Amino acid sequence: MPPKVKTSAEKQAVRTAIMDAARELFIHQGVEAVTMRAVAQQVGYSATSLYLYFSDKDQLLRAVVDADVIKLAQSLKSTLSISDPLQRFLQFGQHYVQFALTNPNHYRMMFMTQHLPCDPAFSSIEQNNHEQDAYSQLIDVVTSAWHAGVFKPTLTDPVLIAQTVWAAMHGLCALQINLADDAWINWRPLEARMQAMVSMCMHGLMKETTHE
Amino acid sequence: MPPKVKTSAEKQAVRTAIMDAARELFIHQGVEAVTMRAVAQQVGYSATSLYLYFSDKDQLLRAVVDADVIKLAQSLKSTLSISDPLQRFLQFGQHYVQFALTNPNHYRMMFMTQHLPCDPAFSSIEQNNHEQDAYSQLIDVVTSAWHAGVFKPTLTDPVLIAQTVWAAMHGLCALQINLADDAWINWRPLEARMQAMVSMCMHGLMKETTHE
DNA sequence: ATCGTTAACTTAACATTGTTATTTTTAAAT
DNA sequence: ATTTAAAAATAACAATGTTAAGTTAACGAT
Repeated sequence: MPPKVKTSAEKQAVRTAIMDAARELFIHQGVEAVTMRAVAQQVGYSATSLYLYFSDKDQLLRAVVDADVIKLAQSLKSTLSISDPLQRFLQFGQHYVQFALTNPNHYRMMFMTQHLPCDPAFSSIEQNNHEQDAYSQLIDVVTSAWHAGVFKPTLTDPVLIAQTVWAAMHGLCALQINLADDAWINWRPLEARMQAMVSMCMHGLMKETTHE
Repeated sequence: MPPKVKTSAEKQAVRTAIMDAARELFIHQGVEAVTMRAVAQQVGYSATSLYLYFSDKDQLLRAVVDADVIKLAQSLKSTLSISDPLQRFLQFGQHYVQFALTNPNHYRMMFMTQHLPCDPAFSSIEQNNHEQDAYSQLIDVVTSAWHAGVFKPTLTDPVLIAQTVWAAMHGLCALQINLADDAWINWRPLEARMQAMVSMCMHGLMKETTHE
């Protein structure tokens, strides 16, 4: 029974309701295991109605991921107010890893599964908006630390530094998320690996005087 | 028309034929996009016949991945004969990254997709066999470099060092494979990122005297 | 008030997938 | 020659993403 004519606000509400249901299921069961029918049931619609709001499952996933990237940015935002550039950088990294490891399925969705590349022209995320764009936060955090002179003088490109640190931290998180339960590997405790990675990055990137 | 009674060698041949066909398709189309029917057609069987050789698609994938891990180990083996422990370590790492980036779909299958954890008890790979087990190669390469005294004296656990370096290199490869085409990120050239990562690892882990 | 019109939704239906049940073929054993 | 069972194919099922075809009811125009 369709109680007709929805304001665009109401339509938006349905959209986000669908996204919330989808995210909930994605997170607990993994993207592939979740069916459109299951999402629909969760949100109280028939399966085909989802297609009135999202053109297909990929687009639904893309929308959820975009929203989560914004959430990540929101979560990281708290560290941006730290005044000391070095401390800000360190806390930013720690928050990132913490987010990844406490929300492994979020993280997997965002950075570890192939999906349509994120096109800034059509994304719901505003690029370079610090409220939404975690990557631009990273670039800024590293750049300001760089201006503060914490990095080795041979390192002249803050963006390259940022991408390197990101890769290192991503590797830590990704292996943990995907292979932590693999009996093949005699994993050292996660805490030890995190500490070792941070230590390697600091010694590898910063001036001697900066650490310890 | 079944030309009956196969020796176990013949059965093994069919098994590997199926695996080869599956790998070929997995690599070019991604694991999810490949159907059992497509694999079967490629190998000249009916779809259901695959189930005489593999209990399901997951097991087929697992078998392909195991075989590829062995191939990775074979590929890395060439570096093990380098006599200088430091050079061996560096070449080993470079080969690993090169393998990952020239075989992105192999790599994705092996380390970037969730699948049944690899149980050493039932794996076709012989753990600690240097011909087959790339992880044990890594541990040995790092351990011998450690014994040669190339690492900072504060680093006392070669396994932890190995897992940290692996994570760093994995992060580099994984981001490249999954997000290289993402217009959101203004990626620095791959070469620059590789060089920056290696440099960070070296400065972060090795004695000052060791590099340059 | 009534009558289309159409937005919002549902039910049917389809093609494709992984997988199982059933049946066919045929080489060997008796 | 007849039986047996391995090796394969065909038929068939349930589940999935998705499209096509209805169905319902709120609104605008008369």
